[in-house]
Amino acid sequence: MPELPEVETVKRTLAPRIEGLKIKKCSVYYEGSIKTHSSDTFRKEIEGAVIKKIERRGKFLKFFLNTGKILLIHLRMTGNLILATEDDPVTKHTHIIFYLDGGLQLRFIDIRKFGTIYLLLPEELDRVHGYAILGPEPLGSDFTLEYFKEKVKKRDKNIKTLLLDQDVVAGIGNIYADEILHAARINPSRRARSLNDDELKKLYDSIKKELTKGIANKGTSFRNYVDGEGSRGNNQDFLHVYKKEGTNCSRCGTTIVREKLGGRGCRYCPGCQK
DNA sequence: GGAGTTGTTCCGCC
DNA sequence: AGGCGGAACAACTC
Repeated sequence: MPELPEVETVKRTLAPRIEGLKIKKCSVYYEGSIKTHSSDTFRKEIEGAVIKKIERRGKFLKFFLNTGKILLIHLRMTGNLILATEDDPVTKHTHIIFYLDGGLQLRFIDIRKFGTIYLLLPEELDRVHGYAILGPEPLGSDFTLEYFKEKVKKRDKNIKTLLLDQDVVAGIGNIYADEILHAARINPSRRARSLNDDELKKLYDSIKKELTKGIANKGTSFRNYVDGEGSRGNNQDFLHVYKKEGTNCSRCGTTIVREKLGGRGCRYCPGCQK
């Protein structure tokens, strides 16, 4: 489940290896991943382009090409971007291979085929709904406590589901939402509007803290996630609630529970998250 | 082998 | 009008 820390780690592992390299050739094995072009027109447009720079926005990766276009990629649940060489066997679920200078390959691998790829001009980015609605970067200067308070106080849904709304703040997914709420000692079912200023401050700080920790630990690897080098992250060893149901809370000793909230799994401590 | 897994979008409802 | 909640998608694991 690549969320902000995982996507940031992919960016950090890919950038020094492939910025400045040319895409000499491109093979598409599953056309459905590409949302803006047929595989033929996609190949024609991208072959010969040089990858100038890679950036992350929310859970999106942006590859700036010297053609003026941007390759926009969202990994959704099981997408991976992994560097390889021709000696590495092509694994199942490999949908696109970008052949780069020096025999290097960038492979887009996605078990569940939910990942999406767009090739767009900068001014066309907002045609992608999920990109256009993105709220501020949680680790950027636009994400202020004032903004967060204002946004949350207007909403009536449970705070866990609100943290997953990409228009409130970009990049939080199910794992970090649960961890953030535990760190802030807030019950996931609390109505957003019901949080007081102290709780909102604690929540705001916890968003930054947990995401920063996730990046420092190179992301959370439970099932499919690996970085651009194919390496697993370490953050799964430092979680307090996610996938911890049935164990004792590290803070108060109460048994961590798992419930369904907003249609997905939600883990929390009924002892210290009020 | 049916349920569980989740990021996003869509749709009906209030 | 617009937010909320739930369904749908997909393919694999357990």
